[in-house]
Amino acid sequence: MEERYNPGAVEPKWQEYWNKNKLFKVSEDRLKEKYYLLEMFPYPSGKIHIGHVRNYTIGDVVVRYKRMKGFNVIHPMGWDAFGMPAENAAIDNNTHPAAWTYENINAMRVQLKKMGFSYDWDREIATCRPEYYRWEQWLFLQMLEKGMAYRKESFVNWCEKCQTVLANEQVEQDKCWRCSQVVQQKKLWQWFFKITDYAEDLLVHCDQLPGWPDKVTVMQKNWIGKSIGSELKFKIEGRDEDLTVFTTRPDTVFGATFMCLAPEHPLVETLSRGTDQEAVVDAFVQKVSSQERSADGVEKYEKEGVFIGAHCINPASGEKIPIYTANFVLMGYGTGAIMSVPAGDQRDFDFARKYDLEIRVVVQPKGERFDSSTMTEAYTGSGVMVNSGQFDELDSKEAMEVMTDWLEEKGRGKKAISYRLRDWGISRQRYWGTPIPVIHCPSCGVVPVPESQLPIRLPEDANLLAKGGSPLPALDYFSKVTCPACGREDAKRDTDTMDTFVESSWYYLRYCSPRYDKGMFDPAAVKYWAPVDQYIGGVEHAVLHLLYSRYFMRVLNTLGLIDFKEPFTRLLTQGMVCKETMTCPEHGFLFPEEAKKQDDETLACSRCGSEVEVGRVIKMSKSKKNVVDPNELLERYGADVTRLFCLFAAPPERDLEWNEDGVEGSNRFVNRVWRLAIECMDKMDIIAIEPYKGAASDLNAQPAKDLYIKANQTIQKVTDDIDKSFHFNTAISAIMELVNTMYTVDIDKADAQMKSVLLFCLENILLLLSPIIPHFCEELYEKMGNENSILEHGWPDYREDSLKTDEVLVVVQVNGKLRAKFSVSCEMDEAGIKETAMADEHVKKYLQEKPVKKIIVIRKKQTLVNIVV
RNA sequence: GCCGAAGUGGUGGAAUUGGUAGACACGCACGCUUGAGGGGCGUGUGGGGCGACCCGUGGGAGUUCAAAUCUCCCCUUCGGCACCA
Repeated sequence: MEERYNPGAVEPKWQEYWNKNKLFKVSEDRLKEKYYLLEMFPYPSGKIHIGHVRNYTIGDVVVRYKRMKGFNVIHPMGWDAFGMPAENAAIDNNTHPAAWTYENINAMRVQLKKMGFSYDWDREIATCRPEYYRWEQWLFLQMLEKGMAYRKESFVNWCEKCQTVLANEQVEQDKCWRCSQVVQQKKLWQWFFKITDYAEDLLVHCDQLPGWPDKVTVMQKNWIGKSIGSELKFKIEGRDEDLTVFTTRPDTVFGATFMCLAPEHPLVETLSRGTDQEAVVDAFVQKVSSQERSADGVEKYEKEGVFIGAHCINPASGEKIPIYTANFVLMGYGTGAIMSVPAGDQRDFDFARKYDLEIRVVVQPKGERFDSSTMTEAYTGSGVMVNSGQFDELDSKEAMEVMTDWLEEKGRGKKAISYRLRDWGISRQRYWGTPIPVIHCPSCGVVPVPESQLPIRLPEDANLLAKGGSPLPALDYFSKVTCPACGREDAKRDTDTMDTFVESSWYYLRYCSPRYDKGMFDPAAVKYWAPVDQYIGGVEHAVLHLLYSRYFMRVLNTLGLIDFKEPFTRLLTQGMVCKETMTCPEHGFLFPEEAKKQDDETLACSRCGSEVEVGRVIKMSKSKKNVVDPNELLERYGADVTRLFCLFAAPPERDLEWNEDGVEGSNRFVNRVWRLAIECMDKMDIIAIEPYKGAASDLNAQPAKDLYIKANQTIQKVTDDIDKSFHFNTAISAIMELVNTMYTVDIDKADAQMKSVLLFCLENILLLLSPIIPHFCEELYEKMGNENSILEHGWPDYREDSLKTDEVLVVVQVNGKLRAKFSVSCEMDEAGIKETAMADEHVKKYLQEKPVKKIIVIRKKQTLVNIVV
């Protein structure tokens, strides 16, 4: 028999076996309980990296465990195949995004198969295939019809050189990530999904996702950003029009001494026109439009503004107050206008001081008196009302409600709720994405593409090299169309494509019936499989992908296509795999092999010799050159050791600083089990011996009893760790302990009972390890004379009556400090334990003559005596 | 600034319903095995002290017979949001 586990021979053998026998293929089966486990599908970048390996290994262990538990398990895999990297790679390598993408998919599929992941490959999908995206186009048309999708003009990040819109993530310090051109804000007509219609529902259900990590639901709540307050109407002087503001502090309305509008607010232009402020306002708006409005713009630009030449009337005090436009007011939040209460808001306070505007104290803490002329900062807390007419002396918290009611009676306000969440802009001026199925007709306007014309295929002969940006508008045969409504021949197809997050918002439903051609999915299949029971992926999608998916399920629910709203019952956010970066002052980021050891402390760049700076430990990223390619590990140790190592290194939710030092230990363990199994087979007639099945109490010798109990405890511990907490690292260490215990048994001297216990241990070790290192376990299981795959064996049970030893360790403390330990029969009562503890030589030494005040005996997980003197 | 998570040996990490701190590994040291070993086996390994013992879970207080675990304050790191009215 082989001395060592040989992954090079064993692993392909079993992968072929699983594949040939279609062991992971599933279909609906009413008689079995379903279990849908999904890992976030990868972008086909070309190679899997160690983060993927970790993610998919975690999922694969759970899936294999659930199968053994008897569930009908669906575990699909596919490709999030649209996106910008494919276009960039196509330009760089003079190829086509489709060719590049499919090549990568093929390469990555091979890698995943080599890892032994148990996917039902018959369900594989790629989002760039027309059979997939036609249903996305179909859904878009439904949403358009129901008013869930709409078009509006809005600002986007625009790179003039690349001729395209950039996502926020693609803007680095105001510059385009590809060409370093300064990014501009450009106003464009874009398609939006009305996700804000579901803001409240998405928010409320955050608290009804017990299977999700709190941090994710908290992030979603913050993202949705609900504020409760009031909408107040300020009459514009000299006009029959109101200026509406949103405020969370209606109690401070008497202190509103001026108004501020966002520079983009339509009233800025309207109200300033014809006044002597017109030129000043125009110049200011112009200037602000070139300022960066988000991210660190806050620090960069001082708060400033200009008077727009108009006034409005404070609905509470009746006073005339000036209207300003200011760079810190956001058009995208609330109404794009605020009432400024300098005494109660720091920004307003700064602004008032700068432009010498009135500061009027309206709320002050009980017993304190503020003087507006000497105040150095705003008071934002609650307190007692002043300078607020009939509301003086009222508690400011009560005043919120009372004053809103008062203003409502006067027709000047109402309670209101504002959300931070904005509608989802999905238009991308990119080529490699799903075409938006609408036509623009000079007579009819926006005309939906008739369903019969779907899919609108992405042209395959587009030349991306011609110029930056999307080639679609220039492709006449694609963009020039006849209007489906009126037949005009000069209509134009919408040449934008959808955000790739649209594809990933519903792909998990497609897996249920991936070849279905009568709709997005077969309703019966979705009814059986959906929702996803366990979803696994990186926390970087906590808001975007996970929120969009929740939104999409609500849309489908509203359209009557599904009967649930939440796509993922349980969510595991696995930690990132991180590594330090290396940078050379000359050459930027370096691969580890480009940095040579200079002396004990420092590294030098292999090209220029400059000292290499070892940077922070951060998430692996291709561009930072700190990614680890699992291929090397795979070739050296095989899939099973790689899997084992990833799981043993840390619990799944924890970030992991990559370090291969421990991999030898995993390899050692695998071979330790191998040798143990071989030794048992050599020295025992394992065909003749039956694994022990009885109770521990029926065993004669103590060592066999102890080992048997240990094995039962291990089964219990591993089951709990996999099932309840996904803590595979502790499950593995429990198995290691059992293996270590087995090594203490001398098989040559073992009696028949001990041999039968040993066989029980060995068999269960293989079963417990089989989700983790499946090839290895299949091989040994076969060697032990089994004809079926280990996959067909059920998950092992432990005996409740064989979890406890008859002796129990007693830990004795004196005044809370550990002083003695001894074992007693677990039959012994409390009095007996006390007595034995008091009689212990070691304990006596500490008691001496001191009077004993109290003795506490605990008999729970441990047996403990604490003697207080 | 706001929200959230986490701080335990030389390292990854155990122990979180308060109850033996450091399981299981890595590394290191010594020994055995072997012709040899990058293999295997064994012993040791938180710090201090010759020792009995003392000290130890980011720091400081507190609750308790008993605190890594609970409470309060502070520090550090990481993540998210960020002029949100």
